[in-house]
Amino acid sequence: MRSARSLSSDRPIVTDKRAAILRAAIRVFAHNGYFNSKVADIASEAGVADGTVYLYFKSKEEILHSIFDRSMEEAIAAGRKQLEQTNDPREKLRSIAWLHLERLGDDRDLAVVFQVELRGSTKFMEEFSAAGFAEYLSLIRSTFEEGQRAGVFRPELNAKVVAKILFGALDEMATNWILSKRRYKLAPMADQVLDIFLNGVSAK
Amino acid sequence: MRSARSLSSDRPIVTDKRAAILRAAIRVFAHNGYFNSKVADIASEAGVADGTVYLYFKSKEEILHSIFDRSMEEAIAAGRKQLEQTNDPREKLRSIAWLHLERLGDDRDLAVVFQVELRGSTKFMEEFSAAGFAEYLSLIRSTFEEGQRAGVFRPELNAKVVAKILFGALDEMATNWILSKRRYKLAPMADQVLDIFLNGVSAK
DNA sequence: GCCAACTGAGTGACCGTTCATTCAGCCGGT
DNA sequence: ACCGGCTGAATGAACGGTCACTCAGTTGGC
Repeated sequence: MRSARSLSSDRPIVTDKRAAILRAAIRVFAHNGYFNSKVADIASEAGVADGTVYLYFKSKEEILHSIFDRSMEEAIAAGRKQLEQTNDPREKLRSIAWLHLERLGDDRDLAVVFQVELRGSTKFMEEFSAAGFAEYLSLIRSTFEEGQRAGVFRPELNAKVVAKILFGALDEMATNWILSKRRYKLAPMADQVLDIFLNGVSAK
Repeated sequence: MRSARSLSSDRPIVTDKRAAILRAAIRVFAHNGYFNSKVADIASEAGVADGTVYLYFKSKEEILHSIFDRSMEEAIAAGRKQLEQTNDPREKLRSIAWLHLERLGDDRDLAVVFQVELRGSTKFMEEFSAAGFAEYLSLIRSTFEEGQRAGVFRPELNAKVVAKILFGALDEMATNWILSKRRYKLAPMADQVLDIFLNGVSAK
């Protein structure tokens, strides 16, 4: 028979393996922590040899970066898309919050990597702060400012601080959810957070 | 001369060296991250030999635990004391928040360890969650419940969630402060957080 | 002298990374 | 249809550096 993947050539099995290694890494990092995870563990979880990992990634650290980059990219793209669905700033913030928690709630392993492993060193924090994270915060901020201009939110509030507050609250929901044994749905917590938050920032 | 510390015996020089090693560890962990810090670095920062560290701590991990335990103990004690100063639940929460940020803002290295290093693995997270952290959260929660009973706060809110929101917001202020190059005072941020928070949770 | 506190060189395990080797599949010649 | 040669993806054993921890020995106060 003709080659298994007839269309979409250029890098045949490559993409599959790369993705497999990333998935495996997320699982392994989530279970053992980044520093306690061996490259050999990732390889075996992915069903490839140790050396193969280095055909796709320069180093163990690059794997972690790739996880972050890819996920953050997706998250921001999804966020921007949601924002086009409505003009009401309050609903926009609700979308962001809901999406944020849905994303993490759908993939516990990824959530652990994001909430725990990616914070394990100032080095990572600074790098990933510089990268997509700042962009994410400013997505929240500019939505809030939009609402201020529209007279929906209290004009005297500092939008940067407000964005951090909302983010911090959502972040804590996610972290707590990970650590809790009880299984509850994460995403609906967004509404409880927003209830208080919107009540706190809305112009009366 | 008679021993430098005449009273309070039971572990003579012990306390001095132990404290010195802990201080050194906080500094070293804050600068390099827990996993990149060598026990030898801590020892030399503390001005003792490698082996001496093991006279006071069972392992490198125990050092991190001790940092957490001691700091958390102090923080909670200070918190409880503050709470006796007033009866107004709103003021109580303000005290807690202010104290929280003051404590971290006064010691950047300790703040880094708390905001970054202690979160670097689910293992630590779970342990230290079980320990003082849960107690801290419930300090916030019960203060809030008190306010609910007094009719100051909206009665329909889930106190547990509310506590997480306040904590999360403060936590994010602290993390952001660490990562920012600009030097601003951390503690006053408490008022901005509380403005929004109290406005959001107060019964009208 | 004695003992507790302290020292720091040594050790053994561990693990990220490398690279010589294998081998499945393709190609071009017959 | 067959085959010999070639390619490069994949392998996994081995390497080399790093550190947490140990312990035989030293120090200094009494």
